[in-house]
Amino acid sequence: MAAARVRSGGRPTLEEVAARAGVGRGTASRVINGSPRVSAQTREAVEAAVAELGYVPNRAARALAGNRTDAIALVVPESETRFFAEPYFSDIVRGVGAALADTEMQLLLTLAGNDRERRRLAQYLTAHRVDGVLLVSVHADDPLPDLLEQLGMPAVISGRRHAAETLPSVDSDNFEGARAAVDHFISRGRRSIATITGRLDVYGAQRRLDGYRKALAAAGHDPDERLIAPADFSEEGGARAMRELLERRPDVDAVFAASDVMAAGARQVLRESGRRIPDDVALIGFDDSAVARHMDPPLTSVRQPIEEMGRTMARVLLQEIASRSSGAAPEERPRIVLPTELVVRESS
Amino acid sequence: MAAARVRSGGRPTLEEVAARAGVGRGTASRVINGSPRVSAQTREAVEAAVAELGYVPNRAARALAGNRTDAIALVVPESETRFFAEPYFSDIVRGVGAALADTEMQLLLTLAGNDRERRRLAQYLTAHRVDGVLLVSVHADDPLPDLLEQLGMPAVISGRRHAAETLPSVDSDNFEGARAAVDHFISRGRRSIATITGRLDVYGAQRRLDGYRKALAAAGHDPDERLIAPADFSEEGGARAMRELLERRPDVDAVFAASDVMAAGARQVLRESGRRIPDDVALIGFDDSAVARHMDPPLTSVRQPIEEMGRTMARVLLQEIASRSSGAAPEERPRIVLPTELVVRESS
DNA sequence: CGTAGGCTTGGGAGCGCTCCCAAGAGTTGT
DNA sequence: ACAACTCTTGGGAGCGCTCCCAAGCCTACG
Repeated sequence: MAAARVRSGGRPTLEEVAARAGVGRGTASRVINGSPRVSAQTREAVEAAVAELGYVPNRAARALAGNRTDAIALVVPESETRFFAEPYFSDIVRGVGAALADTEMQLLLTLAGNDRERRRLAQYLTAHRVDGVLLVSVHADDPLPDLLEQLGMPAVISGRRHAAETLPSVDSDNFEGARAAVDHFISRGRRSIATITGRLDVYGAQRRLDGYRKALAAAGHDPDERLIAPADFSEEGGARAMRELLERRPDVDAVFAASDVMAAGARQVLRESGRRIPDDVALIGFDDSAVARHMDPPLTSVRQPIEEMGRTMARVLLQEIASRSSGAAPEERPRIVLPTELVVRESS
Repeated sequence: MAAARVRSGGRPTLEEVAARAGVGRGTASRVINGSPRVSAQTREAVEAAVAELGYVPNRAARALAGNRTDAIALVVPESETRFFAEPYFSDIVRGVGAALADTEMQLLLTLAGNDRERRRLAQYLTAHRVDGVLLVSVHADDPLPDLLEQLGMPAVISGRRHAAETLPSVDSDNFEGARAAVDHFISRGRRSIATITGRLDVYGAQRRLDGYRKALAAAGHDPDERLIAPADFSEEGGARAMRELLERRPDVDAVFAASDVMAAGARQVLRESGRRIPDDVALIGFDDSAVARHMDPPLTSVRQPIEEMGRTMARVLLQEIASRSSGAAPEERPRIVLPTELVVRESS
């Protein structure tokens, strides 16, 4: 009843664990943090005490004393969460969550609307001290990544802003995905293969276009810019692009859309023009989202391993944080590219 | 250069702000926390110092000293994040984020898979001290809500577990939504109106069924249990249920499915049976998800105000936390029901 | 047998903030 | 003119933990 008096209601503290185990506070701390400089016997005693007391370290105290937070932020551009409704958002979260599951790291969710808010966010992130940041859907002119880099805050970006991305990044192989789609068309004897692109200031969209071009060139098709219609990832944009395409090249017999949603728009226009899918025109999308599976006919689409991207991003960020705090050499920035996969359905 | 010496690289502390403003630490704290017991003049001085120094309070220190965290957790059953891929998940997050935007509250995202994990989570949540918890998609036998209640942790639940939900809850009007769907069928002259239900251990699914029954009864239709096919919210389940329905009542001319995904399954079966939608059989879903918009024909569906549910949940939780900490009377547990809306498209 | 060096260990010194007590300043009342 | 209050204000005492220094023990080597 003397030393380790249990305070009514409160959760046990390190001090109480130490007392119970008959060791000093420092030693108890060492055991809990897995330091090797503790004798096996002492370690056992402390672990027993932890178990008996149901001790769980107080995060705030840790953060304050240790000058870290054991938390990372996932920054989502609020303006696009709706766009993310398609599996993207939740799959990324799943992946990140899985990678963090047996870590002490917490995941903070931060929605930031416009650039102004994102700038404010940078201050916020450093002030409230997150250990690292996960960025998704970053546009080429977003100020946040550079801000974070200046602040020396570990960060990982999904996709990348441009070919010379300086931040560690995890991307899917947009180039190969597009190429696979076009190769598929070619192998099935399609001759006039068009593409509807996404916003080309998004690097991934550019890469999909590159893949399209490369595949056609490799097959000896003559490039024809009339077969390339720019759009903006929206359904309406996809429809508009499709109309242009039909006008310019009525003989088009295959369309690779850089997103499923745009493919949905294109499909609508093809229908209205009396063309059958895939008999008259074959169609392939990108993302392999719910839209693809439920389209009529079901849409062939390029699948991205989104959940795995989330998992990988988290892993890379943890490494980045660890190496940064251990003062290790600032090893080369990882730039990971995950494979995409063509999911063939009935539209092609 | 004397008193308020800026420590290289470090962010300013309260102490520094106080020094700069020529006041004591306590006074500076009062200003920052909006206490009224400060003279206008002093307040101004401190505010100026805060602005000049770009001071942002250290969260960890606050949490430690104040015994609170300024963070709430959103608990998502990991097993269902995929189910949430349809707008649900991201819309809830949007809503919650919006409600928290001009608060100091942070949003923590927690994925918990099975019951064991959820139990561990309860300990975790109290230990790491979150100020409150948002629960989504809770099943009738989930142990977490009761655990949280015992622990005295403020919590708000989306939907509810049963009619006598004890936790504050925010739900959409499943009953009226279903009724509106069926009324719509009736007003268009449909005679044999069937329903495909969700898992009936989910309260919302039960309520949709109740609404269906009530609408038919009100219109004087004789109840026929053969028109009710139970399923599980899955596409495959929806298809199976539709097959049963066709077998038992080949004359069915309208189907209300308790989710868009099940409606998609039903549509497939109807097609295969040679029935046209909506000519032979009208179809209505629930959720108004992307699936509904992209189905062929576009699916009439009952829309839930999911983003608003998120916003409301957050607001209710903040109130709950505030009233709890101010020791106010444990006012009645709010039980909010938000209206649903029938979005009519071409399938009905 | 003495001493240097390696392991463990205990516990002081903060981390930055909130709480709260007590002191100073200013008012009012008698 | 003095007591009794009220309003502000300063700053000590922690919150629970990590860091790190110094002390205690042992082993090994010259």
